Amino acid sequence: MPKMPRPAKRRVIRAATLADVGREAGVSAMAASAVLNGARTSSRISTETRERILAAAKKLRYRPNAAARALAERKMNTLGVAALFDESGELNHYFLEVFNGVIEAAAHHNQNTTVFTLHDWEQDFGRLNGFCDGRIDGLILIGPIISRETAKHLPEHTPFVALHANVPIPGVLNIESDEEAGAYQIVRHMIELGHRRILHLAGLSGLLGAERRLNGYRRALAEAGIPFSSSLVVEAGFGSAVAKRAIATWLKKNRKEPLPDAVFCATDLAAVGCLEALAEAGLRVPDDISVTGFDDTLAARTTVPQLTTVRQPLRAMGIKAVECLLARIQQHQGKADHTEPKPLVFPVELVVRGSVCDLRKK
Amino acid sequence: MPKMPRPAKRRVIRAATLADVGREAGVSAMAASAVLNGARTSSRISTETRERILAAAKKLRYRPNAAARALAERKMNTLGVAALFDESGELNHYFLEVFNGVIEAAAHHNQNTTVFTLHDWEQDFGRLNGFCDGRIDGLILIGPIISRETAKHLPEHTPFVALHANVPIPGVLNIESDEEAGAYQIVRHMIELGHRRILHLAGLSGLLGAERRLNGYRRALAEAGIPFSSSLVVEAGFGSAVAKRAIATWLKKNRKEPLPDAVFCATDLAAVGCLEALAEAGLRVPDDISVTGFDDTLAARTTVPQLTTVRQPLRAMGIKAVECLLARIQQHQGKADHTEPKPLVFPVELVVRGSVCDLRKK
DNA sequence: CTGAAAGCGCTTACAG
DNA sequence: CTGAAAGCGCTTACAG
Repeated sequence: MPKMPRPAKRRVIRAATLADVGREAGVSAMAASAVLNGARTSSRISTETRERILAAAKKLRYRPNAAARALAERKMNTLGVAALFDESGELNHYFLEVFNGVIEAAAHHNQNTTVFTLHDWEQDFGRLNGFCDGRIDGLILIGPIISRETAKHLPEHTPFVALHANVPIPGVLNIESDEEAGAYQIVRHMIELGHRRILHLAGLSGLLGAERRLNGYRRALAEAGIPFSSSLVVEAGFGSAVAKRAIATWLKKNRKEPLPDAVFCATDLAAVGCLEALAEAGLRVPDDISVTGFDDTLAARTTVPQLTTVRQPLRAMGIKAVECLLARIQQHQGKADHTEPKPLVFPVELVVRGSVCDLRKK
Repeated sequence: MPKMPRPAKRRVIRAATLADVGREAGVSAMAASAVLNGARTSSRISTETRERILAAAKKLRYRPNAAARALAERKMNTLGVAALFDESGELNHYFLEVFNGVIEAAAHHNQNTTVFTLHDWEQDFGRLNGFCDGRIDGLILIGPIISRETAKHLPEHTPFVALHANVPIPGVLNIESDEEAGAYQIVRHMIELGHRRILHLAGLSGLLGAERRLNGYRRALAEAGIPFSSSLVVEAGFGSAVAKRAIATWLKKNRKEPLPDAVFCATDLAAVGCLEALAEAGLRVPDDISVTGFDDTLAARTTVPQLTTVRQPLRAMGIKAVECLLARIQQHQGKADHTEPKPLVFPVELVVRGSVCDLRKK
């Protein structure tokens, strides 16, 4: 029985390779590689040959195969970004701003960016290991919240950089911002406008960022001679839903007490939740009570009134994260002398908008 | 002269390979591959050997090398996402919701996701070609706005899927939503609450989404016997800044005219801009004038009052985009019979919140 | 049930 | 100035 002609299955239009280009131009694949990709050795090719190779590549619509190159170079040219994504999209405002910077810087350095989403840092941390299988050259942790114990079990072979980590991670650079100063400034701003009874809608204690905000708040109070009262600190979190609930509860409980002059919220999102709770309680902002945020994300501008807040240079921090990671990757691949990195602290800035009332005028 | 010992430069801790695992377990690399990665042929390995291989892999902390696998399989297992990112972060609300779905579905199918950002569709479209060099298996275009002419020059060799494309792209599946019905519903809702003079803050004409909203608006008006007036349609765009300016200008120009009962905005973001302009004009929402959004992004919940809007299942659409793309990739790699895809239309839903006044009670 | 071989498309020494 | 060879780590036929 004659052999049946194999049906042409898997009829894929094969993309041109370096060998194809070389053949077309009458040179070796290596020569083609030199002019098309390798910047370093390309000078060795004569102008005439280079032209021919370029023409052939164009004619064949040659595109380098990223996987092959990655394999040969032992480098994927892609950076991973790990962040928390929750269903409600709550934390994404923050992420988005940082991510913008990351994307921009990565593209600038010809790196791809791939995103890994976690639903719970502590729980999903194991999964990070799976990402570090050579598909990325390094990983940026955005706002990781992990215990010191878990921090010890970071994947090896893969350089890390963290941004706003809640706790120093051994051997990992942490990119931070001066949240203490930010909190101090915004609280002082309120005090200067005549506010004295200032509620702090705080983040979870134990988190670096939350602690720093609290410290700044206390420093501003102390400086103005206003006694600190722990009953004016409500621990909620960074999201809007918890913040809303916390404020509503506090208002109900302290119905007999005088209303605070203002609420200093730990994030813009928390301020949004606060705004909602206040609105539902029939309170006007800033006429009846002032509210401030923290971060200066998009949320700060889409509320009415817009939030007086503390601007964190999130985008710039994202850019910096990429640059530091790239440096780490290089030192990881070259000589291994890795010095323990010191945290990098970005300055913050007070942004005055309409959510704080000037009590001196009253 | 005796050969000098080569200095140990590039002292990189090499990750374990399949060969290492095989050696450790006393089997071939192929056997290791079969049990560690290949699901199909793994059944051929005896349980005893399998155990040994698994143990060896664990001991050596083996992780498959993604690049090598990609090269061998001619498949990167990564999906590209192209979207517009502007400095202001305006459009990112929309992107974020879709992206959430994409990320989730991609992870579910063991695909990586890499993000390509554009600043201008028409201008940066050429760059898309560069992305399609084998580093991704397929590409999702989120909200592309391109001319029919440009659409013809899509990169070949790479399957595409579009979401909310402004124009049908030949050979590319478009995932859409029933914006006409959404617009119709929300306008009808306002009419039922007693509104008659309804301003439409529209998107740019020529965009499919903008046209559909306008059509729905007109249909609801027509059905209620309210004459359509082109002077009540203000073409702005989908962002908040342009919307704010457009409304402010309109109010100034039409100072002598009676105030509209309501403003039907083409997006939540536009509604935010509208809210700001209205607030600055001393108008209260919804007491003096009602406002509605479209999309039901986070912005709709962070305004005061919260926006009555039309929910688009953006997350679900993102998930669908991944599934369709994966199917396209498979058919691209297998038999090439590619049928011209029909657009996929998702239903939308009216979401009632506090930004529309019930005029019947007045 | 298991292994030796070839190949994916590129780059990097090494020769000429 | 240019080319032949080896190798990156995996998978997929093909033998046994």
